[in-house]
Amino acid sequence: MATIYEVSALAGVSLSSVSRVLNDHEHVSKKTKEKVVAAMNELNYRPNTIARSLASNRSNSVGVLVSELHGPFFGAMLSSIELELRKAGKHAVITAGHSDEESEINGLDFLIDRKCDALILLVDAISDDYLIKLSKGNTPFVILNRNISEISDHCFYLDNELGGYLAAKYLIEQGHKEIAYISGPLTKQDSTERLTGHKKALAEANIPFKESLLYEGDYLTKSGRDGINYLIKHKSTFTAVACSNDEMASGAMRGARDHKWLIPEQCSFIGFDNAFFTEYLYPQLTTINFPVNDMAKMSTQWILKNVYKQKELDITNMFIPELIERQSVKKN
Amino acid sequence: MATIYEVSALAGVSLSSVSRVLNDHEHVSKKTKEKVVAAMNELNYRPNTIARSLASNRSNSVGVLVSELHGPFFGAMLSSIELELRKAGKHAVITAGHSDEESEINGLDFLIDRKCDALILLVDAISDDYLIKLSKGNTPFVILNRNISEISDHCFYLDNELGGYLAAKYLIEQGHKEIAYISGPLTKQDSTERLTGHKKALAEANIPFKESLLYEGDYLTKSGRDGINYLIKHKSTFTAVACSNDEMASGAMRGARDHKWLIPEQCSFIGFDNAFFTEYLYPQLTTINFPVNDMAKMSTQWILKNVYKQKELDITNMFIPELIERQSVKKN
DNA sequence: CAATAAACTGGAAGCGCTTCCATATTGAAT
DNA sequence: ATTCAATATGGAAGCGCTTCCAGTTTATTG
Repeated sequence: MATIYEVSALAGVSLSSVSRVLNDHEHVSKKTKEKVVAAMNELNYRPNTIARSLASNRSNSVGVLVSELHGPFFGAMLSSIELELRKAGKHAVITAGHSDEESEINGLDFLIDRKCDALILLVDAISDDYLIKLSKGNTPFVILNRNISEISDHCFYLDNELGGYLAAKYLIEQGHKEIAYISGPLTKQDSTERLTGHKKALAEANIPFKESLLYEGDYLTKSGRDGINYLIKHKSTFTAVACSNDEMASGAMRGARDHKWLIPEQCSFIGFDNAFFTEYLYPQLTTINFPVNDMAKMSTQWILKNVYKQKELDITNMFIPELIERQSVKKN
Repeated sequence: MATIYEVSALAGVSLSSVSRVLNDHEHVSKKTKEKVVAAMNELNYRPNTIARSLASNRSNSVGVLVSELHGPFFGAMLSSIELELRKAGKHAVITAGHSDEESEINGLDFLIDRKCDALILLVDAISDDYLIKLSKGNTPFVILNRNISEISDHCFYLDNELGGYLAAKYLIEQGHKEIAYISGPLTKQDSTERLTGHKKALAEANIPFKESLLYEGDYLTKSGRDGINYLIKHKSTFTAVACSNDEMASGAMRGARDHKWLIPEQCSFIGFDNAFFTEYLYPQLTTINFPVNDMAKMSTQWILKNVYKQKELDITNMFIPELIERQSVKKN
């Protein structure tokens, strides 16, 4: 592997000059630039990124830390982020935190130690305090799908309460009064906010919220099915079930079908997120849209603007959910 | 940020000694080790990984390059790989290639330049020749879901032909004779192999393969739906459709349902991969299992064994698909 | 054409660590 | 005690680059 030194020798210039053309500095004459470029090509020179990072404390890469690497939500988010960064000539370094505080901090340290220029965090186990402290460090970052008021200008999040509200309101408008709710882990901010919105819509319609119609799931498909089984086993009556994400909704439908229920004739279902697969379920799932793409784009643009000084644009931190009406809800 | 230098000063030993305890070298007395550790704690010392990489040409991380970051197949693979590496105390650096040769090579260079100790490649646009040449370089790597005979001991792949064969055979056993096939891109190895297996099963049963029953999709859900529409529009008759992956099968079912077909009464469907969601489709999708987890594990173990000398174990390169019988296929 | 500013170039230090080599210390064996 | 190997430690070079500073060249102006 050729080094900058060999390039400088071949081109007949100094190390500094080679470095300057490498970094597109001003104040390099056209002539030396040409000589250097020619030498680089001849030697098939490739800069050593590690050495550059050590000397400059930069890396031209942004670290992305997610709870999980699989699942439609994380997949879509990762894809969008990576694409947006790639367009801007930056590299994404992705790693996973597994919703476990130690692992998440470990992943965070890894990315910081690798001198990522900035971080995008989609994690839920690390505490607010830790992140607030982190914001005083040297590595700039944004937080996705979470709002920490002390550093809310670094946060990009959905109006989850509105989402939960819209879903419940829609069911109510369709004539449902007995509405079961399968939530995500109630330790997570998004879960509780969605549930709050749900309750708010019920209250507005003077429908009491019944604890017996609530099942706390874990956002995974299986827990939707478990939820339905739980509700049925406890002899709850309901004509619709609202789920805190699409995967649980799909699991819930599967569970209902195991009991020979007709969907949506005997029971309506509504999801949350508008994951790509919802359109391919049967019946097609009515759900709440989570503008994953927009959020991914906005967060990378924040970084391009604030860290790389590339763009000048307006930043929106909160995103608005919307109802996507399909076929899993019936008038009651 | 404290450096090794400050640690050595505080501990009253040399730089080399600090480095030795940092790297768990032999020949360090218990006493100096204790002094150094104490100093590190007191200074809250964190090694600079970049500097270590530069000096040692190692990074304690393995690069993972995938075609896409989303979708159940890639998601599951990434998750398993990351988990396996994490268990072994190694870090995964993930990046995407988007099935585009330039992007893939770009990602590859990125990972190599970052001095990853090894690479895991799940890509399809980079040519065999390029990878063969790469195998003569300094960065060891494995290739997933692809078999290049010149370097087949670096390759981990499914017996795709057997998979295609098993699916078709099962349909035939259930009495189907007119079987449509929705394939992946026929430029991709796995697609053509699966199709070959399909044809083989037909031939064994003396059923002629009809070009008119073949639709070339792209592995995405939508193309399954497009495939069904295409087949219907061209007035093909068939009682079953085999798909080259589960997403297209799900799209195909959706398409069939748009035409008011009953599934599986009027038409049977079989998928490929056994993605997690197939169990939650309605009807539950009969499919071919792709042991994603096993493959991910095996490939990381190859690295642990050959690069990090951690494990000593037998390596299997080819994995065997299996039929998963569920409810989307009916006796004909 | 001199004076001055602007553009360009080279030298050298330094980023934080690893690793080789040489020297010093220890302990076991004679 | 003496010798020799094994073990432990320090010094210093070097990984490949960036960046500051000082010095040199070129262009600009009156």
